Amino acid sequence: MAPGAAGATGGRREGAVATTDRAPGGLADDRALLGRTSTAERVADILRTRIAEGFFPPGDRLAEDAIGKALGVSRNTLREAFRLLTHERLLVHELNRGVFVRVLAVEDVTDIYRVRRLVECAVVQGLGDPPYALHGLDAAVADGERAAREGDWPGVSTANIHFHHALVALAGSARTDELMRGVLAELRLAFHVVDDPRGLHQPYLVRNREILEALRAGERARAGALLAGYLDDSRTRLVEAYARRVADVPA
Amino acid sequence: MAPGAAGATGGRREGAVATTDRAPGGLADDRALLGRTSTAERVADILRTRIAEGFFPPGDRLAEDAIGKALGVSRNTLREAFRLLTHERLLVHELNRGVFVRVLAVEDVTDIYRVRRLVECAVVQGLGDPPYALHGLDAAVADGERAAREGDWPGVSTANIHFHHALVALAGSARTDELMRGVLAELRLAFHVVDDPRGLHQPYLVRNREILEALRAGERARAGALLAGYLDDSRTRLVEAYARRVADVPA
DNA sequence: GCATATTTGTCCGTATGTATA
DNA sequence: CTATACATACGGACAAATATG
Repeated sequence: MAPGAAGATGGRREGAVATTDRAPGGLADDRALLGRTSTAERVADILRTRIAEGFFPPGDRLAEDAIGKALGVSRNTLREAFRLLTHERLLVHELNRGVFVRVLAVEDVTDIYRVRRLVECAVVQGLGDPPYALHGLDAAVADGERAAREGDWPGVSTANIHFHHALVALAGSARTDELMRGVLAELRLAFHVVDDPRGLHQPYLVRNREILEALRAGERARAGALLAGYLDDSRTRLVEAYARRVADVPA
Repeated sequence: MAPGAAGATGGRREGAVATTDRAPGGLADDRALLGRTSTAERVADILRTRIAEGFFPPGDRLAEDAIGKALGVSRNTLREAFRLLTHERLLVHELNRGVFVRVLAVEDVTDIYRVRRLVECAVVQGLGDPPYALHGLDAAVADGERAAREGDWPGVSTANIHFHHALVALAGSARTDELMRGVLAELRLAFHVVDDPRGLHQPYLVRNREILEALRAGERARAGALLAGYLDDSRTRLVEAYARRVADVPA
């Protein structure tokens, strides 16, 4: 049995999920804070991170019992976490078979770029008058360049994703933000299948910087054109590499 | 007691959820078909419909016991359905208080229109060369006009939503489709609070037709301009009416 | 303010169908 | 075809929070 599983014939149990345990019904130290996290959300956070970093690669099955015992949570709680991630399209649920880390089809990759092209370009075109709040974009470009100097290619990938998320944030729409957060998280699944972070991301460091500088100069149209070119090139490259690799992945 | 609630000490029970009962463990007639649905998903479908048609208005609390008995499903299953709808932003979950039909804040309404403006206009602008596949738009306009003749204002609302969903479908992106399906479902929540379907929808019947005809003539730019004007007017009108009413709704 | 009833939160045990070795 | 493993779903139990008198 998992730690903490003994002695409770019902009611609450202290979870072994996180070191800073804040079980929703336990001793709530920080109840007043916004965003109280449920056990399921914390479990989802853990799994989301594992998936994003490739610890659970696409195609892997996540067994309820094994993970539930490993994290010390009940099946109900774990299934709740699975549902959160399924809704984020990181897991797929097959009835009576369990949940699996999503394996994107090639059409998923093309659809992701269709959304990016539509939304990211629309955001740039819909910007008002300069100057723009480019803090997030600035930081993402700097992070990416620093990671590249250190040879940290997964870090470059993360920074790249941050750049485009920060770009979308310029629209100031919470729903659009959330959409793109999900879409970019899905994109990571494709990166893990291809598994060539340097080849995938290094070419785009300079292009991100060019887009940033165009925006800083207030040249919306040029930024939009650069972005469109970026996305088309990125899509072409990724789809080609992905189509070669995706056949090897099980499930 | 609900029908079917008696006599089962465990295991499966034939649900009273749907007339065409396809309990996952029951006699599966159409097993081969894609998209086998779990009990929770079917329950969610029912509740989603009830919310969309205003049977459960915004602010209403959905009691576990009452609904669970009424639908003949266990609490666990019902809670699973609640979670699905919570992720669709139709319900909100308050710890130890239960789930409620979402009451949109005014900022939610403005954000919904921000997304619509961004996405719908980008779709029109991103259309290729005419002619376009306008079947869905055609049907929606016809449905709306027919419903208006019959004085069926909720029907006009539904047709209106179908029109804009069909418009987005022209982009051919599954993810964009799903985003807008969710956003338009949220918008319905606002309509139910204002509760003046005629005033809200009647003025836009002709404008939908104008947009359709512009697209049929292949005049993308004009269609885009009409759409932008439509959305700005609709937002202004709805936000004004909504701000007056939202204070009256409990929770 | 306090005691009580109701409701939710969490977990367990179990029966049964489905998929796979 | 059988056996095994697992997911689905139900009912029950009790703690904790909220609502009610």
